[in-house]
Amino acid sequence: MPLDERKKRILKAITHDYINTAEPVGSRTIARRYSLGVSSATIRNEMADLEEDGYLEQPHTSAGRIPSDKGFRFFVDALMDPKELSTEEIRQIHIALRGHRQMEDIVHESVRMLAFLSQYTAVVVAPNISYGVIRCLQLIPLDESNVLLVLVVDPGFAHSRIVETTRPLRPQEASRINYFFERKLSGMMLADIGSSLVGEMREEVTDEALMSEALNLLARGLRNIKQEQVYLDGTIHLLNQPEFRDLNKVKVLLNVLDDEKILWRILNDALAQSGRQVTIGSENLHEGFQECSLVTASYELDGQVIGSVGVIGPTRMDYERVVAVVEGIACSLSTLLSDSMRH
Amino acid sequence: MPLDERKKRILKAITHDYINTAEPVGSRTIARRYSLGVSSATIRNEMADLEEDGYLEQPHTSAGRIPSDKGFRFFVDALMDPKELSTEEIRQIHIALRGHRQMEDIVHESVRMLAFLSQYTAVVVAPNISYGVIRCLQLIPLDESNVLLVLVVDPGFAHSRIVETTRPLRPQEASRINYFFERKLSGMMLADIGSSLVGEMREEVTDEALMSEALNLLARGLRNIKQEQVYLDGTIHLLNQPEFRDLNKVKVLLNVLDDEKILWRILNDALAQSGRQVTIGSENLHEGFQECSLVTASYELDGQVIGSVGVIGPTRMDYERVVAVVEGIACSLSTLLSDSMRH
DNA sequence: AATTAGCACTCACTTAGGTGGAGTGCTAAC
DNA sequence: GTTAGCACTCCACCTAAGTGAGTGCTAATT
Repeated sequence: MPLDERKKRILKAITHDYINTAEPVGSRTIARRYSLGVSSATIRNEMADLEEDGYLEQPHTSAGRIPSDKGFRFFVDALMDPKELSTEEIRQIHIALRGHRQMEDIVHESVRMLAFLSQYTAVVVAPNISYGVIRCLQLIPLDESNVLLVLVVDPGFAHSRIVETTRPLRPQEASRINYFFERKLSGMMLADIGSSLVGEMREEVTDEALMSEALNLLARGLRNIKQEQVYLDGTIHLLNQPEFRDLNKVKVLLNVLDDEKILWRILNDALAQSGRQVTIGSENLHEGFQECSLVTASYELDGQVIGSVGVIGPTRMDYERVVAVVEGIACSLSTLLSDSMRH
Repeated sequence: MPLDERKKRILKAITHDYINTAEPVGSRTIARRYSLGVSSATIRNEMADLEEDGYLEQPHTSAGRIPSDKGFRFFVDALMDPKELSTEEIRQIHIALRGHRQMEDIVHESVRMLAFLSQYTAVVVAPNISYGVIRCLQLIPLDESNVLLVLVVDPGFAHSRIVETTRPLRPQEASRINYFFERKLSGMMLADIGSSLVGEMREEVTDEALMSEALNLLARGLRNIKQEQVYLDGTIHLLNQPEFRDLNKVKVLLNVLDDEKILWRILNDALAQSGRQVTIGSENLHEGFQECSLVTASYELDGQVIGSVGVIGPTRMDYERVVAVVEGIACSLSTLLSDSMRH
């Protein structure tokens, strides 16, 4: 049965109060603090109903109620009014992000900003470099046994790796290869460099041994470039949450946050569909994450999802605020990236 | 008055016991666990003397004794026998570090290894890129308004930054500049590129406007390259220490560890002189660090200190082990870097 | 003179019992 | 359907007594 209007208002009030105080909420508190026009006894009856339906739970008899995961879910889906970011905050975000031209810096700044504005722990997954457009790909001979692989990918990636060679690469050879790379590869994506393209390149070139060596170097250099890096910031904010006064919980969580792979998986799970997404408590299947919530949003380039940003906090987090912040940052990232592509 | 032999043995026993148990040590415990050939009453008398001299302190009457900072200092300087790393561990370190050619990776691996082997929090300061030898410095035009600055510095740095130009840089111009850069700059240090050298370069070249733009780009690109980065790992290990069961202490410490600048300053303070160094508790002047100890060692290239590694733990840390680990990593880094230079 | 056994004393830590208060559920009146 | 009133529940906090590890001192022993 769907909740009637009054039950919704009571559930909303309880949720707000619990988010603010982190304490179980009693009927009298609601009656006093929120003017719902009914007495505490009435609220008490409604609360009993809400508990029966699974929206609330009681830590113990004679304590107040707290929203269950189901309660928070309903709050997020149907009750909350996301707070808009202030224009000042939006300005801050733009200023912070606009100052950088390289992806690492942009993402790093984003995650800092996200943690700062939300006051929770923030995560950002950088775009997968494989789906960016190659703008520059060169081999620069350093000495007899080393060359430098230089790679610029739009948007914003500039990487260079030292790669060992089996035989010296002479300058003329390098420039031949670079010219060839530019003709064949610029404008493509790294992901496109499959075996068919490699075969095609092999055929087209006269000096097959040289090209083979070059492709080998390319492959080895690319292997070392991190694909989808996860950036993390604001871990300390977790310690300020009363639910993490227990050191063991903190330890479990920090262990998860320290493991880039797990983090990446969690973020990706949450990003199966694009757009904003909220995962609440037990909805999260990851060990040690059941007492957390995760708010994520994806950012895009040319209508294509290329990465995601997220905030991790206790289930009791301030969803109205966090949703706004997460969406704000994701949106700023999208516009910033598409702007930087256009120029 | 210097300590007699028996007092030393008692102080050493107490320190060992306290390092292992984190509990105040009583006279009977010492008599039982360490066969010093005297009764607990004698030890009691000696302990009273040691307390009087400031080597021990008592949390409260009727508790056991714990070493004071002065006691730990004496232990570190005169009593302890640093444990050697096992050959297996040395092998592990070498394998872990040898696999990498770029400084970021080497340092990252070092700090991981250090945290893993010590089971405390580890810090490594990467070498200052300014004092490495320039092997390659190039400008690569990307489009009308961007060039890529590519910089390879020995040992192990390969950086590239996108820099905005005020006017397009044509390929021929770029290669003239690169040729010039190579002739003038390779083999030098970034730190050497002072105004005198810049002036010299200005004079030598025909197209002054071009060179001026190039130097401008160079300066702007270099400004964005991180100078001496601090790497951190094993923060979680702190939470396993009983002295950090208090969340507030943890928070204070994490705040310090989160601030790269503070960390860098602490590491550098400790590195005024080269070689291994131990800073114990109150010897450390930094806010919130008075309950910690820091073991550092520097690593070198061509007899020149270029960076440092360190371990942060409670004053009660296992100095005998940690000193060995820190020195082991520092030494491995030194040999690895000088090897990679020689080839 | 140094060492040791013995003993009274101290003080944190644990346990149990007692109290207050916030909150509930139920019932009867409105 | 709503509300006032009341008995009941249970946590959180406090206090008091008991426990035990450890000390300092003294007197006896080597």
